[in-house]
Amino acid sequence: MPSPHNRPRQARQAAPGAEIHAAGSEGKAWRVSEGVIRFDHVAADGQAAFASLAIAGDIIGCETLLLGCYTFRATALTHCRLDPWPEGGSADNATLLASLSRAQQRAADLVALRGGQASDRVLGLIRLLTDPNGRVVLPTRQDIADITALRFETISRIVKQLERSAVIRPIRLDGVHATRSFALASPAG
Amino acid sequence: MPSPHNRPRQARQAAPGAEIHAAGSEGKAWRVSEGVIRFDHVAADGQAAFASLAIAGDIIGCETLLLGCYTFRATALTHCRLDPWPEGGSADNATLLASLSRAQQRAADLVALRGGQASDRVLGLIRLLTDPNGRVVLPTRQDIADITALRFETISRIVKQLERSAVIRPIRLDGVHATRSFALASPAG
DNA sequence: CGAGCACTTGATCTATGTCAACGGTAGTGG
DNA sequence: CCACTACCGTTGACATAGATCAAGTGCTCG
Repeated sequence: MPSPHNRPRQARQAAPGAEIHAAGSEGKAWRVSEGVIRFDHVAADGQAAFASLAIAGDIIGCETLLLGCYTFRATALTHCRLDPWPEGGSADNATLLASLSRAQQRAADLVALRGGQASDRVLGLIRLLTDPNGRVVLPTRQDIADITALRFETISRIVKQLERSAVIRPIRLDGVHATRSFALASPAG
Repeated sequence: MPSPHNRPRQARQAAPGAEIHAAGSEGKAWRVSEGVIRFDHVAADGQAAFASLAIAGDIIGCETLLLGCYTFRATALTHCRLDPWPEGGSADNATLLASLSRAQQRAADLVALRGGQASDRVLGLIRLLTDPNGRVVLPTRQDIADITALRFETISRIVKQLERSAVIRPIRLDGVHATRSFALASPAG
């Protein structure tokens, strides 16, 4: 077994639907290098409410550096890859500031996904999740519904409508449900 | 005149409705010691969209430490007092982490204010803004509407209803509109 | 005294929620 | 291979919370 001090912690993978960490559990911070993660606030009575979202590039679990344990439950919405963070040593000031700016930007994005016309919200989320090549792997209809504060039937209707109006085009990706991988027609708004 | 190095920068005040800083303008970071601040994302065409909220205790404008200028427009919703931040010298690691945790918590709060029953959202915001003595100074109906993604007529009806059902009780505070200062009946619902 | 703004309230409309039925696919076990 | 179950997604019919439109009040400021 290699000695711990000269080898970084292993990267982690998570399958869609898998819990990455529980609320209140101990652990470290990670950088999301691939996939989409949902955070839920878990109340004392066990009720879970959607709280936030992390996508590729985001840092998750920063609060463990301060508190030692995670504030929210984290669940993988698509296949995820996580790298230990910070890479070796401790986080420097500039990196933390960058995380903070990014977190505020993400919060504003989330807020925008929960107001206005239903179809705009869903499209907003799709844009947020689309990679630079114009491809998206969507979460389940139910997860999209939780994020946008709509109902899964409404999401289903809207996604189908976007498909029919050729805003998105279904594509076939290995290992993903056929109803969840799309190419986005209009690259930018 | 005292020398600058042994005196902090002056605290700032802002009246309700006043712009604290414009999006993209240069400036520093502040700690909100009193009041409520609204952030708006300002698009290229001048369209403003509600983005986030800061209340007493929050740090605003952290991103200036990294970018030099503000990302969002900030507007005072109630009378605000701001202290320069960090107090003397530069921000340390632990303080930044605390800001980050707080920002994430605030984001989750905001998300919660934009989903579910209209009356619960308004009550949620009222609770968020209530001070430890059970008093609130509310923003205008229109600002509450922007925050909760509802319409001001709906807010008006809900606030009146909360008043009629004695969940909140109007109180008279100097220098505040009579329709905006309340005492909250149930301290922790 | 008039203008402007914030708020209230009523009447009506509609986007989305709700309920219900059904289809496809993956997994499991015979 | 089939039978069975468990999800997830789709679609229709209908209900309703909240939006929209409209009118009017009261306050503050000049």
